Amino acid sequence: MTTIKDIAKKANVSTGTVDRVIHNRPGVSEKTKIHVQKIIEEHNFQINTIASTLALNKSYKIGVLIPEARVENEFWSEPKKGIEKAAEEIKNFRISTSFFTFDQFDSKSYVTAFKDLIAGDFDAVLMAPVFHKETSQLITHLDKENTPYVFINIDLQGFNTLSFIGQDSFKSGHLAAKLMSVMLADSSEIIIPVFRLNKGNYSHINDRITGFKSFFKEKKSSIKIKDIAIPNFKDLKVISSILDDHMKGRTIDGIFVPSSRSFLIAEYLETAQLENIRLIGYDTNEKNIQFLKNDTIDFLICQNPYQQGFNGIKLLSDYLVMNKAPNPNYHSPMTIVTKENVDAF
Amino acid sequence: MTTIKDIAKKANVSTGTVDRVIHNRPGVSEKTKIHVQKIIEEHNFQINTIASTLALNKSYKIGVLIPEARVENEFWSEPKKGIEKAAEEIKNFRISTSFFTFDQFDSKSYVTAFKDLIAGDFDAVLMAPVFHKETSQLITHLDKENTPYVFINIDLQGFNTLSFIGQDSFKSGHLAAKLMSVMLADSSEIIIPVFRLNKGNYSHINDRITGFKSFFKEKKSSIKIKDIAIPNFKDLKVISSILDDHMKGRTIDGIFVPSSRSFLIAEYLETAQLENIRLIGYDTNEKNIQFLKNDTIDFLICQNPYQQGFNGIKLLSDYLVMNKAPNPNYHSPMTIVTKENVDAF
DNA sequence: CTGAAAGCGCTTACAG
DNA sequence: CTGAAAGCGCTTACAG
Repeated sequence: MTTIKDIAKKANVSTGTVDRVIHNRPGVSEKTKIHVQKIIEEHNFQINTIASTLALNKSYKIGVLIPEARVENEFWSEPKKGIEKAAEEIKNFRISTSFFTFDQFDSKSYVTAFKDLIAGDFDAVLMAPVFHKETSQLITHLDKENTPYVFINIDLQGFNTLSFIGQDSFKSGHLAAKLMSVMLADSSEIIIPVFRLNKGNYSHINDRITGFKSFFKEKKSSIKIKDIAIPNFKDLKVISSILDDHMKGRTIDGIFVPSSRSFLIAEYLETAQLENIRLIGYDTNEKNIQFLKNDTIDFLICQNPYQQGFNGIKLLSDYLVMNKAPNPNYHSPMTIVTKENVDAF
Repeated sequence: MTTIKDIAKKANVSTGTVDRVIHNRPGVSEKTKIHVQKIIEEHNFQINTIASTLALNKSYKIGVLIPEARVENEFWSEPKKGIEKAAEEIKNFRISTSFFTFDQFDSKSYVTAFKDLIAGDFDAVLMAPVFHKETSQLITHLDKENTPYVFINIDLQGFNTLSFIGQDSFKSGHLAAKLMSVMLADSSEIIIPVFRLNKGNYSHINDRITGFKSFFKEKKSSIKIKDIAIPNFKDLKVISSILDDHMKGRTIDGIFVPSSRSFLIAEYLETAQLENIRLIGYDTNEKNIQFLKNDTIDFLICQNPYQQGFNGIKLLSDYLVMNKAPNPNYHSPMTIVTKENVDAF
């Protein structure tokens, strides 16, 4: 193993000078610099990051802004776990991670959490930009301080993001359509229940729907698809009556739920004793998995939220500690989950 | 950040003594030991692995025994890449990785490579135990030296493996069957082409077939399934004539290929201009992907071989450096790959 | 049984 | 512009 000391000896300089050359620090004559660089290349020397971290004795703070995991939507507990796992792995690099959470259906709580984060003066930020307008306003504070930020899960355009980690929603809709198509005859009818909360935000729901429909359009399929707006997802009676209206006197063969709440539809189907209807949804939350296991839900498309959190922190750590520039985006795999493989995830 | 120095000061001992207590090294009086342990707990002190690694100045050697990636079977290039990536990440922990590769269809080359590895006196081994009998014989050398070894991809039973990383083959067959079942009517006929090389080894192929069939048995499905033995996979004419015999005068609706060579069947189907036959195979090699993209193959089940290699090395590194005991097995996810999500992997 | 001191490989404030 | 020396947090051979 070649060390800085070896290089220094070969180059007839001190280790301090070698260090200055490696990191392009000022105070080295051009002549020495070139000479040392040559020796470094000849020996294919690579710095020992571990020793470097220890000696630098620098600490970094990462701020994390994500929705709190709630009973109605446990989705966000996964990125949280991934973030915590990554934080644990990198803590010896003197990187600390602080969470700022908010209610994902309350833009005010987002603003409050975001402001707290800004006040914390972090070296980097990992965030889910759930509210568009509020993000535009507050993110200027990060831009001003040149604080790097990575978007997770939600891909808002037009910001100076260091990177985006999440699914391509359009393509995932396409994928759902493929799965639906292999299960249905060409004369079938499909409905798409859309829960209308958070209008204006959550554009990925729309992208999923567009992707879903475009699949059938491209295939010139004669399958009929219809959106059904549902005003909320708390009142099961409302959901039932709306769906009843649409199912009566018609044969619906498939249902595509472009959100994580396919379990609500599954519940409806079981209560109404409607069988032989194919159901595809998103995300492996506990309730969805339950209906996947009893065959009411056929497929779930998983966004690998744990990995999104984990990779987000790792990426920022590499950026801070090793100055490694990330790609502008990392598309999470679109994992197809069904009864038969759900336990292996 | 609490350091060993802080603890030493509070406990009125030297840092050397604290170190001895932390690592349970001999030469500390029971009284001091208990006292120091109490202070450590009170301060929730955790050792800085980075500083520890640096000071220990120990180096580790991991030996890797896997098949070479060949044109006919590029599968093994993926674990290799994963291993190399992990090796790169941990090299600053003074862990070096050496490859020993063999021809996966030639047991003699396996023996030669394995013997070379044994002679190398490694601190840990990551290996694909492709040949059962030969493994039984040679692994005794590792057992004798108490060298920990992890099996990757192939789950041989009855060995002192530290851990196994790979897919549950039976379950993956089950999954393939589920996918096939949603695509076919209950009156369909399915064939399973089995390439007969390496008989006696590669029991996972059989497990996949058993898993596949058991799905339909459990469902009491009336779908007919038939195995077709194919003596080799090099002579396309032989393959064609055997398949011709089985396809003539019959309507085959689905083909399940329990190996990575579904592309050979896809090639046959295209040449014979047989359409509307559903085809499911394993592994995302280049040729399989090509036929997935042009819709001849419907689904591929992916074993995530890159992750298998990556995780194998990471696991051994954690074991060697941090003394972290792994689980006895890590089942790789059974990823369903189709035209619509193949590019996001 | 215990501590002082040197060392792992790199970094930096200081002196010249 | 350059080097000697102290230091990051932990480990260990040595002395007592």
